[in-house]
Amino acid sequence: MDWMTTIADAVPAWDGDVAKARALQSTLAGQVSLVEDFAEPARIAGVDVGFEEQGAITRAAAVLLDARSLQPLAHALARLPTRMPYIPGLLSFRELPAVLQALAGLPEQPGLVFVDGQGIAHPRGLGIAAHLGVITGLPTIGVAKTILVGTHAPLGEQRGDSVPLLFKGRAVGTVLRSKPKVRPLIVSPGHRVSIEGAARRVLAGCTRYRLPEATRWADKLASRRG
DNA sequence: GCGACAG
DNA sequence: ATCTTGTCGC
Repeated sequence: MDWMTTIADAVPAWDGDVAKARALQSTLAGQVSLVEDFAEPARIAGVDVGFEEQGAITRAAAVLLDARSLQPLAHALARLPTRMPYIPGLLSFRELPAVLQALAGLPEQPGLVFVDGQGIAHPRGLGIAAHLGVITGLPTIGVAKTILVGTHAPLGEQRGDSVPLLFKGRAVGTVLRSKPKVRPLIVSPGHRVSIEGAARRVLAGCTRYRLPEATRWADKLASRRG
């Protein structure tokens, strides 16, 4: 993969320098695009991370699905020694190395990737989904189960109901009810996807469960339950 | 200074 | 995220 050569710069080995990592995020955030410049993909993917050996091993899963049927076609796993602790706001530095390796293991690259976590709904505009998008150049969408930053108005009860997620006076994502009577999903671009497009695609990617099929499969495989 | 804080 | 059984509610 051509983007493999850029990983060292965009996801440097952890050296404990939080300020430096944050500065890099701010720089990369400037490369995020919310413009949808791609054709509707035939293949999508879901990626997620789990841990083994009490956290010593980071295990990433990437699942390729048919965009229309949402049926899984293939998957790849990657296991790497965990190199840094979980630090709110710096999740991507901890998980992306393994995610990139899993993604590279798929038989073909997807036209869109669903990532477990925030996209631009992040303190510096570069959650793990946006970071992955900038590194790979692939369209990505962040699908989180809880809010990292931002506030929102009360949400309706029906499937598809949504309200903007606001942060520092501007919309950075969507709080989306993917299914009646369940906690809403926190959806945000990503890369090469608009706020509206991200929410629309996530809703289309959810069938009978709260989470998108792509995310469910990736989660299952990363947590070694699949 | 005091909380909040994706996975 | 992970440690972990049964249990309350739709």
